[in-house]
Amino acid sequence: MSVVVRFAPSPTGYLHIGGARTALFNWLFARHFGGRFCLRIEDTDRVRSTEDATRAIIDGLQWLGLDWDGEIVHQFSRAAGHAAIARQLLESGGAYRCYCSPEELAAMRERARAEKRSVRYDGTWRDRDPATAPTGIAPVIRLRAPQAGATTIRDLVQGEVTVANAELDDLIILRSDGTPTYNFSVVADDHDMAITHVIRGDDHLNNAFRQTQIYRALGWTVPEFAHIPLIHGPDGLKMSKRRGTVAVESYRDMGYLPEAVRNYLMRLGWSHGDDEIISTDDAIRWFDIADVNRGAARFDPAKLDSVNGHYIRLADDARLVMLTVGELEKTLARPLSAVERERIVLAVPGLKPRARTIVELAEKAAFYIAARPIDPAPDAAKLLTDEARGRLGALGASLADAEWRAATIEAALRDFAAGHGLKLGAVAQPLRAALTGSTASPGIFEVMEVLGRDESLGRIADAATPTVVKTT
RNA sequence: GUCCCCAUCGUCUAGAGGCCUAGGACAUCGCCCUUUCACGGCGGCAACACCGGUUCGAAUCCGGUUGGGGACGCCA
Repeated sequence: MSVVVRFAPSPTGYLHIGGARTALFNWLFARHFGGRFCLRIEDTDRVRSTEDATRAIIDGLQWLGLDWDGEIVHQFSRAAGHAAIARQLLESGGAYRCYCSPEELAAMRERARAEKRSVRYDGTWRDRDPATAPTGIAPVIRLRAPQAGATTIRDLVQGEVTVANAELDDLIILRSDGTPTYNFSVVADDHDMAITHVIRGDDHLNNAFRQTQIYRALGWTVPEFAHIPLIHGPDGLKMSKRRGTVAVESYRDMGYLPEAVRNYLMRLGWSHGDDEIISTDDAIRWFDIADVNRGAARFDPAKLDSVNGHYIRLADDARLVMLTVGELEKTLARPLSAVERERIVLAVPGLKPRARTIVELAEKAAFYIAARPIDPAPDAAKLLTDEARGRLGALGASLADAEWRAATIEAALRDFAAGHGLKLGAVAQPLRAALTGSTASPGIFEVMEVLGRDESLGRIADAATPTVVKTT
């Protein structure tokens, strides 16, 4: 049997980080078995579904490299077919009309809660003579669910889970306006699309029982289920807009690499021994839904940073240059000049091991293209004492004729320090302050090579002979 | 409240009855490398929620307690 899975988000917002992981697990599962990974947009909620959200979900999946097979299925376009199936069920007696108003149902729920009973429909219209139906009220269609016995699902992650049918009520499958409800549409679509494995968030575990009852009522084969635990925020609660960052696109904007997000996400709830950095090929080879943990995992931004730093060090320089330039141009709100761009090209290799995100990479690259005179940060300014400034002047002069390569600059600097009876650090730190405006940077000889002779000597001269430039 | 699920270092996890003095990673602390900051290397701190069983032997199996989470819509 060939494997067919699907990712079925509702287009009511961005692609959620938890949804992204659900998609990732589905994708890994499909690729592992050489099966199909389908994308279905559950847009039956006409009020909340938007075109933008659909776009955001597609962008998010593409950014993460999760390619789907075949055409995207839009659930709404199939609603009429679903409704017809529901009406057939009504004809055959597997479902019935219920004339309770939303108000009555709300009151029913309230009563149940007050009496500490489980909250569910009481079956008022289940066996009532349709002749007693009130006129002028459009009924909903409810599934005539079994009342005795129990429903068991064999879940690939959670194991065997059983719930008494008495706990399940007769759920609505068709609204009073004739449109199918979520649980019914899902079953009809999964059946139509020949889905073999339903891999989704833990929050749907309860739905699996009701859906199983629908499958049985329709005489359809129940697919395999795998309910993967939710991702919790650092506070231990289900991740949401209010707690932490949940939109996948935000992670892109914050400077994370898609392969890093993918690696981090797959390790949340799934593992392969002690492996931490896992290539996509290995992940596909190793992925086994049975290895997915049952407990929810907390999202740890610090670990994501670490993984991202790892992938930045691994990344191709040209790609990092492109991303860094893009980030810089975004912050500066202007395109970089050819000279600036060239400096970034030269600077990226040295910056790579120092950044954990692209945003950080751009921040650390900023001094390379800063305009003279450099405005040192407070702790860097402290290094520029009168004595240090004087020395910088002498150093600039001694460097004027040096061959401009990191190695020769280093040799010259060491000679200079030795000649003045100083340790290298005593020369290098003020020099760093002068050139970068900071106390931390890549190796200072490398910085000078990247900056070039004119710019370097210029910045040194600026620091040696300070002029008042601050007007604010 | 009802139902369902879960439970190993702060966090992600390894662990399928003896290999566990419980391993790895992130975070954290210290040292080394070093002109600074990173990277890298070395080392430290740090966990089987609790109580009962089963067994020669339990982190691993069973029951209970406690704690946490999720679901209870004519939303998806």
